Amino acid sequence: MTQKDDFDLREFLPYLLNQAAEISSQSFQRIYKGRYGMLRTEWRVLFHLAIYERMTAKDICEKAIMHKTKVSRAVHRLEQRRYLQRKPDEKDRRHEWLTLTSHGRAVYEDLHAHAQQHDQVLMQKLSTEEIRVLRRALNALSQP
Amino acid sequence: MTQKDDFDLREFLPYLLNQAAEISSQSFQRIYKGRYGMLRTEWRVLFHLAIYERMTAKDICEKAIMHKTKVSRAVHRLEQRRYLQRKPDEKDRRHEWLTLTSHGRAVYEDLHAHAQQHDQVLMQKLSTEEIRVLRRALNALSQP
DNA sequence: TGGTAATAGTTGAAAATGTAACTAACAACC
DNA sequence: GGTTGTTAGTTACATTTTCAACTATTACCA
Repeated sequence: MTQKDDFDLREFLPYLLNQAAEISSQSFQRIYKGRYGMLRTEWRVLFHLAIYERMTAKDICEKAIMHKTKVSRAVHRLEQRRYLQRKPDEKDRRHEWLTLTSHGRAVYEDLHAHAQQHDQVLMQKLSTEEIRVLRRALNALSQP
Repeated sequence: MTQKDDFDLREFLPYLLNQAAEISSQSFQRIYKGRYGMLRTEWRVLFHLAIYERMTAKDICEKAIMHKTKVSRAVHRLEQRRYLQRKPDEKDRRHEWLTLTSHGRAVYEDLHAHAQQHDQVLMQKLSTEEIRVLRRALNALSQP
């Protein structure tokens, strides 16, 4: 099993990004899955609602770049667990405003603390300068 | 929908990595899915075999950080399409050595060219220095 | 040598995701 | 005012992935 081709997978960005995303997600997954039995789609929705406070499913789709069916199902499950509430818009009843319940917010607070901690660990592998550039680069690549 | 919390998702590495990985993968997906009806797991296995030439499924699991059932199924489908061959190890018949057929290699060559091109497009969003740091950082984060 | 443990890989059922078709509400235009 | 088009969100079905149990083979060790 020795490398032959001149093409190095470790140079191919989609591959590299996936690899890094996969590994860094796995350790965080243990936290939200272990503590609350949540899925990746669910903590993403939860975090968005915590940060933006009041969004429609559509807003979340756009911000989080998630398909509307994913969001719909995540919202449904978060609602079942009483992490969030829906309120139809008075003026346009196609829209539903989503907000976290105090219970949902408490869950967020807890996961948020773990997320920060998790990020610290990841960042220990990098220098301050690298982190700065990495964030900038990832944000640039995230613009479709 | 205004940001409230001091915590910014765009600073949280697992989130950022996922976002960037997702978006950069989607455009590449159109290529391998459109041209060969392949899945992400499949091109990953194909590329590994092209580059390392001769691996067991186990090797691929480790290099690509994929679960063995994913690899098993990807190998199965690649075999069905005659992209690869299996040969049981003479000494230890639990192992199977996997190699690409010439057909599989041709598919790789084609996808490889597109991958390079795709990478070029992605990299246009970044400076040379950013690319260098990004690769280094991603490789560092990929070490579990 | 025989019995237990470990390893490579597969399979089946359950869970999650993607795709497309659907409902409900509104908009726009004649 | 009624028809047509759009938009937000859900649902049904097909495809993938995950998880756990399984087979087959080798390793270990009394």
